[in-house]
Amino acid sequence: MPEERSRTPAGQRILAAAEELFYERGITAVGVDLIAEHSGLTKRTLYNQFGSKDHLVTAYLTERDQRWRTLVRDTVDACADPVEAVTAPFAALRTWGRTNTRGCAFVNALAELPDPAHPAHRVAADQKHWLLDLFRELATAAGCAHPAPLATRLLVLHEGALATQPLALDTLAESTDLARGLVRASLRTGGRDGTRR
Amino acid sequence: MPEERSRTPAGQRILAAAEELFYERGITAVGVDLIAEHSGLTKRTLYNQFGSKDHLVTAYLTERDQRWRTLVRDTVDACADPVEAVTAPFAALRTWGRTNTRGCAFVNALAELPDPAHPAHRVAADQKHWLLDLFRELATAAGCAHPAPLATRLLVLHEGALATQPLALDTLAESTDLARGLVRASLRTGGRDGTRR
DNA sequence: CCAGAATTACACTGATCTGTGAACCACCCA
DNA sequence: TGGGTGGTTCACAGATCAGTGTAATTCTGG
Repeated sequence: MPEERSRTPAGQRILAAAEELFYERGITAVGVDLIAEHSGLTKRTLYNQFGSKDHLVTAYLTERDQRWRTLVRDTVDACADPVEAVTAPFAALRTWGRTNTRGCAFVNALAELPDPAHPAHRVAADQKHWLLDLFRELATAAGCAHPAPLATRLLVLHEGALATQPLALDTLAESTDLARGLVRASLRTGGRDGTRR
Repeated sequence: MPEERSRTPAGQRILAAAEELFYERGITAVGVDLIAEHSGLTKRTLYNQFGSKDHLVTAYLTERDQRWRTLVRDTVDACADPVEAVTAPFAALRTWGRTNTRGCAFVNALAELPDPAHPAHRVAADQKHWLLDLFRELATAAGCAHPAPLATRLLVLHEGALATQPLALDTLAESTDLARGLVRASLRTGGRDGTRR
């Protein structure tokens, strides 16, 4: 299994086809033959590049994770106001959701791969913790005195908006608004507003 | 495919085994042979009772939906205070989550069955809309003047708590608290607090 | 032009999957 | 006693799946 640095153009095309198919149709429902056909490459090349379907799945999730983190980072960095930056991941979610209407790829992946030893679990868990940490950092930078509980609540709102996305209610707008309200309240009262204990 | 009224004891045992296996290991990952083996019955009986795996999957989701709705209804009915009743589904989620640690079965099912024509999609969508309607009714009963946006927000919190459940942060406590705060604020200001437009 | 790497073509294995056919058996009720 | 229903047994069809072996071919950099 070659590292991503040594990934061939053919390997990239295969990975691109796998990303689309895995996300749109589900991992177990998509066979390696289908991926090869969609990429215009050969199944043999797929195995030369990725070694196994499991490794391809892991590469798919890792690649997707990187793309998503880049989008979030860029959206955050584009915010001049540090208070607005705290809710920037929700703005990123609006962009992201335009082309990703089948919910969270990592939640979906965990649904299909229940084995906790599968590398997909690490990728998924890492992603959620990365976002949680990001929320905490942003809240701290915005001047919130107690960023941890705020970050947890923002994560809940974020995942809730993602999970309800296929319902076609405008839950993203509601959760974004709610998130902004939480941040404002947290700043007004030094971060103790509405928190337990 | 017999109706559920005419379901045989053997059919019920098969359905019970299917529920556990489908939820714990995923739908596509579990074959009919495994279900038959776990139930102590025969694959032939499975097909005599349910006709196909798709029908069994639909029965699984329907049965699960009914169990969950019953729990939520009972928890709501046990609340004397109509204000407390609005957040009763969150209390139900605490009970539910003790034995269901693999997230929402319907979100997981949709991840594995991307075909919108599959009956599982109707069951899943109906469930979320049922909860949304329930939130709205409870908010109205509690005296909230604008229950619709509150209901949407409570749904987001509920789904967020469900989705982040596998992360083992205590997001349920946070979302419950947040939900209570939303309800209180909504009553104080006649339901216009923090809502857009 | 050449060497080595990447890719192709294609046949194949072995496992697993959903679903079926048909005979047989056990129980219950009339 | 005799059906009828529900369950079993077991072999099997047909499809699909992940993954491999091998030889031929194309691409690319020196």
